[in-house]
Amino acid sequence: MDIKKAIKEKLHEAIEDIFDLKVDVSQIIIQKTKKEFSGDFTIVVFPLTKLLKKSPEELGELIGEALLKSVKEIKSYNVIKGFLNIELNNDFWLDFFIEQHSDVYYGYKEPKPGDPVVIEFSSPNTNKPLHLGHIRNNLLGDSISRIIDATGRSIKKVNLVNDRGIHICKTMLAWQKWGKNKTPYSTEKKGDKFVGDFYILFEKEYKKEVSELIEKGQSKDEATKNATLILEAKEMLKKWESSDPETIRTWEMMNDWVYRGFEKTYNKLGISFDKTYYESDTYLLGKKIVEQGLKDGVFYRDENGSVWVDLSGEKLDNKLLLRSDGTSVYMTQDIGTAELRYKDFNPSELMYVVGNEQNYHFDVLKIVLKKLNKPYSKKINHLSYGMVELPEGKMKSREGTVVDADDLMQLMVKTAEEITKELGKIDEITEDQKEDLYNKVGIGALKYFILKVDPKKNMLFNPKESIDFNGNTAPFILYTYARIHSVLRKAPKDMLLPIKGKYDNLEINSKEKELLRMLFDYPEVIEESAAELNPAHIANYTYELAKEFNQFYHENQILNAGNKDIIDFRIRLASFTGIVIRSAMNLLGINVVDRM
RNA sequence: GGUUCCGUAGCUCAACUGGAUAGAGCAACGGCCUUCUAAGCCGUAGGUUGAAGGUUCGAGUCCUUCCGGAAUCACCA
Repeated sequence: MDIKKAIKEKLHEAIEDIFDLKVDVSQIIIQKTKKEFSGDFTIVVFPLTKLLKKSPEELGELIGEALLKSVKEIKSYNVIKGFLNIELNNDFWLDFFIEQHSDVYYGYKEPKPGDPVVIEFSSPNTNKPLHLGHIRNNLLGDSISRIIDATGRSIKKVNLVNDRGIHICKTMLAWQKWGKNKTPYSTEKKGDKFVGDFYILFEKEYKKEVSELIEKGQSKDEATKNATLILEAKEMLKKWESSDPETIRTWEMMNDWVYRGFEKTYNKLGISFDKTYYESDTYLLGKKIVEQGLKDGVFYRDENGSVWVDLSGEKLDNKLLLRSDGTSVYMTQDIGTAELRYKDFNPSELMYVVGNEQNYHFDVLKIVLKKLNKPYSKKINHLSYGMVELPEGKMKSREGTVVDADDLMQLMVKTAEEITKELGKIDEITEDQKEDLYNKVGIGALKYFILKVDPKKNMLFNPKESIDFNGNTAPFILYTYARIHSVLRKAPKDMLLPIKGKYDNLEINSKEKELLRMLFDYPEVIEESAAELNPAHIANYTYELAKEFNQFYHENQILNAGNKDIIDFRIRLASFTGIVIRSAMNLLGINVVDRM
């Protein structure tokens, strides 16, 4: 089945025969032939010309002739400049088709035994609702998990909730001061939104107080430190760290509100985790490890009592690990959670889906763990992704320029509903099924919009322009899938059963072969996406596949094609395409629909 | 200022990791529904890949310099 490998081997032999010379096969590139040329695969012969001292054309001819004789699947070849285009015969494509066309796991590898990849994503703060930036994080984490899983490695999805710290105390304080007796239930507000509003309120009041102090003659630095609000928040953090019952009670209650809100958002997005960690449970472990490192002389203590790591040997600055008051910082916590995760899962890899603004943080984390001689220091892998920007620039929670996750999802579903109703094609299904359809189309459109972009690049979202439902979008792909199923519903039943025998004298036409060629590529696309941690390859591939099918569909009759073999073949080809579309969409976390 | 990343059609994104004439969608314009779903298909127009050098058979991709943008360099997370 691996025709590329076979061609490479034969090519190797041919060169040995003709030139009496061994050539490193790895430098031979076999790629897909571009559409404007005839052929299926192309061998670039330029790299060989120097070695073999022949012109590209001459060499192409020689190799082409040799391969034509030695590889039975090759039907013909042609040489254009230094490119040797190889066309495979009808039987090769038919055999491939017959073998694979009904396998719903086509492209997926058998699960391999081995230690899991632990992949952390989402990682919300409990003081504000999720926004579009979090959506990108969640979708990337979820999709990458699915893709890695498809390559046969086991995965564990973990969430790390940032549920402690000064920012949490700010919201608690604001609620105690100005929100007495109000709850998400009494106000019928989603819990995370309810709590987030108090964070914003705190920042507003704090800002006001600071500017009042500045008017009274304090410097800006003094004012930000001396404002009673921030002092009270710090006081509350101390109380929290000393487990003051009243503070803990409020903290637990407000966090619970937030979690109920998050759960709704996760459900709507279709995101789940194998395990959720809470920083309130893990930050002390990090502290312990740092203190041990201090004893072992890996870190040093500053005069004021703070603990640091010296990274000058790595051409970096010194990095703080414990504050002078003994409390822990972000890095301390990540040291603890890495240790905990290692003990929990014995992972082959510790992956972190975190924005590229934290590249430096993860560089340092790796080095610190290495200095501590942790066996997992080499297993840390930061999947760094770019920011979602608005036309005005970066989203800022405090400035209210964020695109709220729930609002955006709701808008997408509503748009899906409006378009569906306008087209009026789905009258015969129940209300529940319609709701389900709007959800799948709307949320699918959003997911695709995010995932089709290369993760490492920043991307732009313009709230004034709605996300498209035409062109390179999920609705386009889902529509293609629905069309396929519309045909399959009308197909003769025996043509949906397992295939018996082969076709007699079935010649595949050019559109059919284009489709087969694309379907043939699918396993490689999964491999590539997994290797590069890039779901965008899956997205763009699926779009090309759907486009190819639509062209095929437009130019060829399926159910009314004259010959029975052709009808059977085309129905199965449509079904095969449908299987791959559903499979690929699943890797993006997008659900398909049978009609729309 | 140091470090890292990014500049591709009016806009949003591709380009199989150095390969053929840089491709799609949106927006604009024109054509195709008495035939399996027109959320579709076909066509027109749109480019000195930020700029200049260099490396080689061959550069959007690699190297150097410059221009423009972003991130980061916290006793924030």
